[in-house]
Amino acid sequence: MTLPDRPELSKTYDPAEVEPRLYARSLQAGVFHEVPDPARPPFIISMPPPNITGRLHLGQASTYTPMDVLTRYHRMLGENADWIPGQDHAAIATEAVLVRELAKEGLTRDGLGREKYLERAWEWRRLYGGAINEAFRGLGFGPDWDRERFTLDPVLSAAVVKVFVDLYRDGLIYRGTRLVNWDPATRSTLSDAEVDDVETDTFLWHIRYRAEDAGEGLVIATTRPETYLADVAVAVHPNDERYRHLVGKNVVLPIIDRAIPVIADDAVEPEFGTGAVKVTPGHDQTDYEIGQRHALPMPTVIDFDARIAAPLWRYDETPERRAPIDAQAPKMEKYAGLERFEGRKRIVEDLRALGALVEERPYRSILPTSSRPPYAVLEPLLSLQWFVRMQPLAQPALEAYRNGAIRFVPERFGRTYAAGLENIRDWNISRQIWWGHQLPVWYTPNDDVVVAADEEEAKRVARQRHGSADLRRDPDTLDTWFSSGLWPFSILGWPETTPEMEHWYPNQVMVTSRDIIFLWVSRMVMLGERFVGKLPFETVFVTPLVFDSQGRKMSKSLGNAIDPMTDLLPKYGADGTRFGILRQMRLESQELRFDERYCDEARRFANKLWNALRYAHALPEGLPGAGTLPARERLTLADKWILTELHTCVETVTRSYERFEFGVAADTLLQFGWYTFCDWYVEATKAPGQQATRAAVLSFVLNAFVRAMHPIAPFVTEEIWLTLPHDGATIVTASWPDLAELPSFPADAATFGAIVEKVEQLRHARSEWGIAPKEFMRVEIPVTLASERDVVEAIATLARAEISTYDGGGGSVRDRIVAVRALADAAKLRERYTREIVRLEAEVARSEKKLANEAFVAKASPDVVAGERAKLADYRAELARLRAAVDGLSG
RNA sequence: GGGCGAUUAGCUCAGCGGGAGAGCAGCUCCUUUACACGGAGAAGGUCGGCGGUUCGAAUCCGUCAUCGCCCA
Repeated sequence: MTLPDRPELSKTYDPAEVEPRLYARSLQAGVFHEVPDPARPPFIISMPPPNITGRLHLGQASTYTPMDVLTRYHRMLGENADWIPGQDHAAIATEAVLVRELAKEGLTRDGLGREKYLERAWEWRRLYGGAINEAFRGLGFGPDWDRERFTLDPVLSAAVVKVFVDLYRDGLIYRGTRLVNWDPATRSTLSDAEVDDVETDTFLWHIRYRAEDAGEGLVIATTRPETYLADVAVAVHPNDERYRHLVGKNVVLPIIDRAIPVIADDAVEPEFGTGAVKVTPGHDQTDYEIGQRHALPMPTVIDFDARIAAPLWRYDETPERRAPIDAQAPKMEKYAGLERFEGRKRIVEDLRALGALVEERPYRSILPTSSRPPYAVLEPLLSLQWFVRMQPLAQPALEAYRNGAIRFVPERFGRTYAAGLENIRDWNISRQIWWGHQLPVWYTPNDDVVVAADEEEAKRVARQRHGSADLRRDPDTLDTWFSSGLWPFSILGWPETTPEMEHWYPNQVMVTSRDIIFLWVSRMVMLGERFVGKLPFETVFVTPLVFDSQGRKMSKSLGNAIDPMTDLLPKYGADGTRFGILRQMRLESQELRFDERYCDEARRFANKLWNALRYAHALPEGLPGAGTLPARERLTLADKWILTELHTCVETVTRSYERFEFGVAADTLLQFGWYTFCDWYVEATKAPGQQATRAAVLSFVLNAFVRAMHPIAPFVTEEIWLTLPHDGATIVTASWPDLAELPSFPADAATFGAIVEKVEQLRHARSEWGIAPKEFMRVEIPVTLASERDVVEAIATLARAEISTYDGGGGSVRDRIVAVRALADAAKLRERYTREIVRLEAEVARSEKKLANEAFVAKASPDVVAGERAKLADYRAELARLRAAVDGLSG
């Protein structure tokens, strides 16, 4: 046990001084590091790996803070708790940063070459990749830094290769030509999840396609006139009477004079535009599906640079079907090489000149746009890529949710998860980016595909099949989410059987935000289930998204983004920032409208507690040893009250952590710490009769309270704890307050509650009558209360009252407390009593009416009826006292 | 179009079947040896509208309105 000397404590608490000092102390002591210990229950959280390019934003602060809280809480419970940190190589984001850097030096990626480029990438990571970890340390996060992982680490890369090879072997990874989301700016594909639909003002162009037999033909409506060069049909709805006569006939594309069929397909909305739409399977998802249903050819006329091109065939297509389209290529030549939007302008002009443009009307359209810098408008185009067949993986993941093996908090996010899995499409995993896991895929000169764990094995296979080891490796890398999908087990050393895997997999909880439930969570479940044979976690806790106080998303462009590092930490410290964020976190709400005032309140709260500590240390009697409580019979009423309140507080906080109700936990701590403890108990200990026990009780309560608050505000709690008598070296590894060791005295606590109520009334009267705070007010108590020393002293101290007695008062102690009265001149008293009488009469009337209602008495629960009767009795008694008091006033 | 949230005091939010609450802002008073980063007190609300269920609705159900998020 440590019993510090009476310390010198500064008058105000200074987070800027305390926090870095205590964080360094924790690192020094190695308290965040754990090894697997089968003797204790495991509690493990995999930190969602932030991008190496990332800088901490408020949304992350609100997602990561609960992880730190949970880990610290479970560590205090004595569990084998570890929080494993790490980073994601973030292929697209890093590539964007690097390309920008290179451009400053007049270099390009391709000019530099793969090897040199990757050297630069690693160099960049070494220099700048740690920014977010710095931010985490600033917020006081205590993950197990010794176990930090990176998605490109050798062990994690080995896991990636194994998963790829196995999925390929099992037929779940295939290579094929599909319509993909092409980002012309980064010259790479993107997954569906990285596509944002952005509303944009554009036009809906109505264009006439004449009939082949010289009839009128029809007018199609389109937002993308430039792709008409790759049209292979016009589609109408099967029930659309306007066009029924044309179905099966041909119409002719203007300018290039190519004939295409009119087909009927359910996918067409008759109300959209003219009800007739051009079908361009090479450049539109819906059209692609129509093209497949109708076995249409699929030419591409926009290339990887987003420029108009002569028809390209990226799809196996017969020469007969290609020929008619290729034959028109010379007529397209004048557009070839134009950037797609420039091409659009030219084509629209030409159509207008030709009289084929019927109408051009303003229209609000949705453009598929990259969610990654530089946020280019994407081009859907056919491309030969690698895919994961998702259906067979999704089925068990869906089953795990349906049979309750995996649960979401709040529950409704399970439906988000399930909906995503039910409508799953194959996942394009190849990226034309260099920074990442290169596909373990090689090609022979005649394009035979060899998938192997490494080059040696690939060569062996090639020799076996072809007698030659002449191979070139696929230059593409894997989608970043492929490696992060393995995160909860690759960081534990999988596929090796490590002690970490044995003890810490599955994880107990995954904490994340809802925008990546489908993108990330479902993939971890699918891959964990398939490769480890166990789901990666039992519970998914979904944190709310953060908005500004007007409910707008925080963004740099709006200028409403809050940077925790520069905007919050310097002002409120890590404790204030964390506490303020958690305070606003409500389980059922899906948004958190961030309001800094909560952080400010938390900062002041820390100062308040600090000063309560100073008060305790300043007591002449000194603080006794840790955990020492006076014998029960020596405890005062106020002592019993605060101990009971502490018991309830710890009970609520414990329950809240268990249920992920961080806002409730923070509320409860603030309420107890400030209002209950500082405003009432500390004041009560200034009564003369309190002195024998107060030091011990103050010390005991503070010690337990700061432990309960430690997971949320690690620094101020540790600083306070260290100056109190305590067991152990650091609060980080101290034990969670044990409810069995926190006594509770409900009856005595209720009596003190009556005192609090009475004192509030007296203060109200004091204020009303203009009695200065300095002056003692005169208070009369029933003579029968005089023997209750604790009560009388508490009232005298808390109300700053001079007590005299009057003859009367029976009943319970609480009744006698109610009968305490303030003394003032008759007029003032009469006014006050009369007002109170009016209020009580209204209450009595309300209550009587309720009880007179037979339906209420018959149908409401007995507890409620009894409660109502008790209230009525109280009102009546109080009313009688007041009436008697008024009668007794002179005049 | 489908799904999910939100709407309570000027602001940010609790409460989610039995007497409308907190913090902040604004108001009044107070430097009493823990704290002015404080204390005490008062004021402020037909709990979005309309129906329904119930003895009883801010709370449950329906509907409308407004705002927001996700999916297509």
